[in-house]
Amino acid sequence: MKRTTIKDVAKAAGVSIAAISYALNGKQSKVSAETLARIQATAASLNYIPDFSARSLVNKRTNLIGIIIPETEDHNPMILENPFYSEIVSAIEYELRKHDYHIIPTGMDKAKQYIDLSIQRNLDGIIIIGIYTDSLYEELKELKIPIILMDSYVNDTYFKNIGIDDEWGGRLATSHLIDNGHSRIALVTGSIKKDGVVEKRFLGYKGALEEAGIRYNQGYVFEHSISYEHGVRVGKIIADQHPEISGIFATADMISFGVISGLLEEGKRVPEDISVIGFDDIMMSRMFIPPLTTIRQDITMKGIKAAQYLLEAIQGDVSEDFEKIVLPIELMKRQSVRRITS
Amino acid sequence: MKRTTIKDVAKAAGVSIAAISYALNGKQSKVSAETLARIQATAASLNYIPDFSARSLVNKRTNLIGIIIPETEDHNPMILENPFYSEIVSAIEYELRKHDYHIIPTGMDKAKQYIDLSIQRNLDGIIIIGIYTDSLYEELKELKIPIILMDSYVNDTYFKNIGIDDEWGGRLATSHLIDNGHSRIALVTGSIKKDGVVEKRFLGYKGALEEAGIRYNQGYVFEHSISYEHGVRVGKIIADQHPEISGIFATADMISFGVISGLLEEGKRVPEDISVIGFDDIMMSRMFIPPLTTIRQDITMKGIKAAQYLLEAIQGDVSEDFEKIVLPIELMKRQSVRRITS
DNA sequence: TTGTAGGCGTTATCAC
DNA sequence: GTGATAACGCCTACAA
Repeated sequence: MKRTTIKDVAKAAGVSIAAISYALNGKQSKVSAETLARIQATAASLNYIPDFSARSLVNKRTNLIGIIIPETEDHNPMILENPFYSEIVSAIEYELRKHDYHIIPTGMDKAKQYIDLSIQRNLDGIIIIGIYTDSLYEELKELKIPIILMDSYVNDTYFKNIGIDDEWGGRLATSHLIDNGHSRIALVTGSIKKDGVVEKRFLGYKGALEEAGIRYNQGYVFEHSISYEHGVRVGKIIADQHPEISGIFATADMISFGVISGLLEEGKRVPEDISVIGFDDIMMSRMFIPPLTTIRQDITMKGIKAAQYLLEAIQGDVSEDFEKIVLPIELMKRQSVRRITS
Repeated sequence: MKRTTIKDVAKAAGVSIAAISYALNGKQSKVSAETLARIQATAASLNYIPDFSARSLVNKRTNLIGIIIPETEDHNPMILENPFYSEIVSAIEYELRKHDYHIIPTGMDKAKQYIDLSIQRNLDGIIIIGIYTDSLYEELKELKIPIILMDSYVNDTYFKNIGIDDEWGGRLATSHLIDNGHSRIALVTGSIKKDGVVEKRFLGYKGALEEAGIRYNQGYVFEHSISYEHGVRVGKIIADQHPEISGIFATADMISFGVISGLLEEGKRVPEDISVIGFDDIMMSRMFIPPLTTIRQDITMKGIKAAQYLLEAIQGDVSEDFEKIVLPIELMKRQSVRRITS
């Protein structure tokens, strides 16, 4: 079964291929109402579907958007195992699909590989989640296509930016613990990288402590990876070696789950014995037992906004200047934090 | 910055474009070793990256694979919110990327829309998760490209098939409850559709009961959607109105989480008061508290196998005959089921 | 308003 | 071995 081409439609409708192209691409001022109707009818009856490859060859637009997702810090190449990313990708896909764009999500082993993909496939735009090596950004700029950075504090006017106030979130979380009577507060976190969200959350943690007059204790910072396993490990350590710690701020909900499990394995209960607060409010967080107290960011909204922002940039509706969209966050009080009297 | 084309390379290397194409596409028998080397060198130095659009125009291959993901039964268009799907998509992406293919994952509002996508983008193959209307399969066959059905019992020799023995899984789960002394066993499930995995799991449930001489009680079947919320609802109902029920088989882990929470809200504890067994063994299941006893399928392996199988089909390495790959499953005994003496 | 024709970047078929 | 050249399907000046 050969595909129906524009030629077939032209022949069937008894007009030139140019007319078909005009009619079907909104340039209807160039076609009489009558032929327009006829063309639409025959196109439909022949079930004509344009070939994007051919189209992109001439006008360089593919309606394809790339999404770069970090391979997690433990070198896990399964890009969507982190539910935070799946939620975002889901939202982006949903929004983009409505506008007749499609996504190519991919993890990144080597930066080069991704640059290549972008050129090969003539991507119309890219959404990048997380932070990478500096050189990647330089190469990305060479692409000359709209790019959105999500959850990154890389500051370059070439890129559009979308995120939340992570430092403020870190403060909110820590303060909530403090407000509930806690003063020995551990931080369990993924690796603190320059320009990353984790760094800011960490800063928020320190800021809140300082504000409350609590001395920052480096021994209370457990930095490794954003993973359940790291949480479990630290949960056990705290249960076994730090009876004085009464509150834990985990910089991602996934870590919180691990911490709570690790604690439990050593006989400590949350929130009865120790309070835990997370960050992100992924879907599982409200389903967890106990439902997790956390800093909520509207992950779906973030994805949708990113998609819209990118679309605007592609269509040139947006200035070339640096802009950063900052979405609101919110403290979700659930059941993993308990008030104590010290 | 104009892109480097094959012409540029030809000029720089002082050969024809045909030579470039030969050299770079493995048809090296047609090029002398010397020119081959020169071509490779200049291509690299010019950073030449072929344009897939142009390529696909002539040879109809795009190295693009579509993945169709069900929008969940509660009309949630966020295709990856179900962690089961994210795990699969992740695995597929990972495997395909290794072979220089990319994925376009998408939910499906209307079948037509997806068929169009496939034609527009000249997809090389499609992986379809779940089941859909009969008419979709007919249209899909028209596409004449390799298609893999995952988690479907649609029986058509056109499609390759990959899945598990869901009925057996349902039996395993139910029997495990029975073996632990339970006899009043509820089934909490997504909608039981023809040719779907849920139907088979349901059959397994009935089969196990029958085998054990336990009368099947329709009032114990709570059918709605594969969602946390459905689980919560039913958990409460069982806690409040069915004190006699001691064991629950939920046909998906997501449902189990809900059931356990619902139960807890009404003061019933798992596994002390009621035992719960799930199905799938998504990542969260071992992180849940209590760690969920469930029927494990290797979701990642499933995705990888699907990708490999599809690649084989695309490369014609596989017979045209109907084949079904059935992956193993396993009972994971964790902590949500307790032995009782009745 | 409509049609002709050139070109987008590749690959593949021929001659040479 | 190597190189023109004709497709592939579409868009878009430019002509008619």
